[in-house]
Amino acid sequence: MEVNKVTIHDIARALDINSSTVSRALSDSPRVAKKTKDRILKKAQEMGYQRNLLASNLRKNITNTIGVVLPRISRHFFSSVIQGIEEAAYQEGYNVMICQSLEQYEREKNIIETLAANRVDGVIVSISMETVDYNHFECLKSRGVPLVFFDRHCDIPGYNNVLIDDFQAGFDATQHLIEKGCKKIIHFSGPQELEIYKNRFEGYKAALIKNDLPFRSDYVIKTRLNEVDGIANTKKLLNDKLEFDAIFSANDVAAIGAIKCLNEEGIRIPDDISIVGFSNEPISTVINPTLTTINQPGVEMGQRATELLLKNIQNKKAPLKPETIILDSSLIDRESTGKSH
Amino acid sequence: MEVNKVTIHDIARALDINSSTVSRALSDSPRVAKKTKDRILKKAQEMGYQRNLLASNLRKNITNTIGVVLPRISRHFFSSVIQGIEEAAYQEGYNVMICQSLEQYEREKNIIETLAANRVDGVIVSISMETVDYNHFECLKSRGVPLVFFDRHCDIPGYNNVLIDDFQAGFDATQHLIEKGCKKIIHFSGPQELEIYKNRFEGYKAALIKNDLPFRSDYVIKTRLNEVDGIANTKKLLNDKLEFDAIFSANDVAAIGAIKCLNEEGIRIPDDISIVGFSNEPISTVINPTLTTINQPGVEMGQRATELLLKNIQNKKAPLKPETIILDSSLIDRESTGKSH
DNA sequence: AATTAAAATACAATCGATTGCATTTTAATA
DNA sequence: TATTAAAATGCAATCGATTGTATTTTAATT
Repeated sequence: MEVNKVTIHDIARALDINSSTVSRALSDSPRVAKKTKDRILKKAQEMGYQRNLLASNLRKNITNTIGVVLPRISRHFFSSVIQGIEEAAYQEGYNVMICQSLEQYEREKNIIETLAANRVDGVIVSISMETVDYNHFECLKSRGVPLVFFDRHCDIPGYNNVLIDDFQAGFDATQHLIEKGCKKIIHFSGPQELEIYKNRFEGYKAALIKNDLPFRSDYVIKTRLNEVDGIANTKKLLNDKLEFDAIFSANDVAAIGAIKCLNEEGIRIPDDISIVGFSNEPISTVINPTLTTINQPGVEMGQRATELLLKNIQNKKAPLKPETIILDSSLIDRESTGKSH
Repeated sequence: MEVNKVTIHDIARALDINSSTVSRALSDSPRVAKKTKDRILKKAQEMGYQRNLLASNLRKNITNTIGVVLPRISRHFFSSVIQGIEEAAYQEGYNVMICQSLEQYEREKNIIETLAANRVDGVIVSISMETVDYNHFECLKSRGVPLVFFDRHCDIPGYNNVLIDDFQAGFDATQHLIEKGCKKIIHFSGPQELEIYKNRFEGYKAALIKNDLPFRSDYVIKTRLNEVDGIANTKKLLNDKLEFDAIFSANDVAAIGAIKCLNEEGIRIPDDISIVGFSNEPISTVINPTLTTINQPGVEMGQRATELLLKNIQNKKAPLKPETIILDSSLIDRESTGKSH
């Protein structure tokens, strides 16, 4: 099998012209006569020419590619963010490289370095649960590669962010439970190194205090918020005979775990225990009972993050001031918090 | 803000040696003395050197990257395939570029061309529902870029495939319904241009025939198998007063739609109507009733596809014969086909 | 100390496309 | 037809790393 390796030089030779003219013709430069352009395009087609973007990007020092790093693509929230990113990026002629950290710091670090080495023009990130420092972003910063965080951002200033108000959302979720008559509200939280979990937790606390309910630290359970964590936490609560009438989980997955466990144990939701999740995963509309949760505008988040990133990419000479965009989130009231107690 | 742009030449100049030695030192070549290597590595670190993979890849004519093109990453089946691909690829030092066609032919075509232009070493594909020809893979074939299809493959010979036996799976699903006493089985099918849907359909047909049940073409409904399709199809069946006691859907999503619709209408599952889906999406364990479905070994499929691809990449000089690997699938019996009628 | 093989380093071409500047060709004007 | 500006094309350096070959240095041997 012979392998096709046609370059602009081959085309140039075939037409007995200079390769610079071929290059210009192929990028539709006005500096090439229409007639020549046609000849070149025709010959390129005929010879099966395929532009080598490695060479082009190397020379131009631009890849028209943005990197996306997030915990896992299978989470609906993240895949809807990706949708938003791709929409906004393709519209502007950018390609998107999607990478998942799988919640591992080491992987995240590797990915960032690979993206940097591949000279992406900018990067959009939602950090992993293991990430506690931000040194691995240095390789981007030092090369002036724009960076935008979404959702799982970092707390140090100097970065661009697209977020929701997690404090408010945590507050709303808890307030909702309180209004339904719940008084002993468990909170499933995530790693406190992540701002989002800290803020959701603070919102929870604030709502308790505002309603003159006691805050008890043994009501707060910090895990990685997997489904198995949700199940195990709930089981432990029941075994420990800790009295509670509600759970506010900082994500849907752990909330689903709780529901499965409670269903298993024959405990009625929401009659005995009410539950609120976070993120509005599709599964929350299907589980029995359906899950009250906080909706995050994933697609919009992706779009806004991309717009912000592209703005920074395009103003690279005169770096912009870091920006933080806060989007609206809202509580979706479903069966898991159905009736007042 | 000054931008870091250190090259091997800068390092070479700083140490008053030749850049070729720097290059060799950085890739740990035995041709450089240990002492020199140490000096170079130290200086590289100190100057914040970051290898430019564009240049490296251009020169080496290898990117150590494989492209993955599939309909959508949010489907659990596909994201588990990705997991398998990444595991197998990273193990061998390859990077993975994930791209979603969103079931659109045009996007698929663009993606393939971009991957080709970016000189990926190989590509793994599951085609979109709109794909009816394979000319857009020519740009890979002509350059000798290895290609492996999984799940949604193409019927023309000369390609590598990793599949399940869709005919058998379709047969099993239908046979299962028949054994549960169902006699009037609707089949939700997808575009017949895709082998998988054709084969699942043929399996369905074969099971009917084997059991002396009549095949009726008005029992077969061909759509894109979205959830809304599932709902609309089911509603139409009910409106048309077509008698049926089971549905075999060629994917879970449409089956979920059917369940939602039937639940809505107060029709009991599985008492009145039994349902079998396809792919074992996580949601199928959560819906009420839980959904009987065909499990596809996603992770393994990804691994095997990657192994096959890498084998082809590594034997590029002496092209291998196209290979088709068939993996086992199995029916998972859940509530939606619970009792015999 | 001379010889020689081996080890270390340097030189220079190369990957394929882009682009500023120089040169040639074309067409318009006097 | 000569002049000149504009249009088209050509030349050659460049992006940053790699690599085959040549040269120099080192160390081992006699």
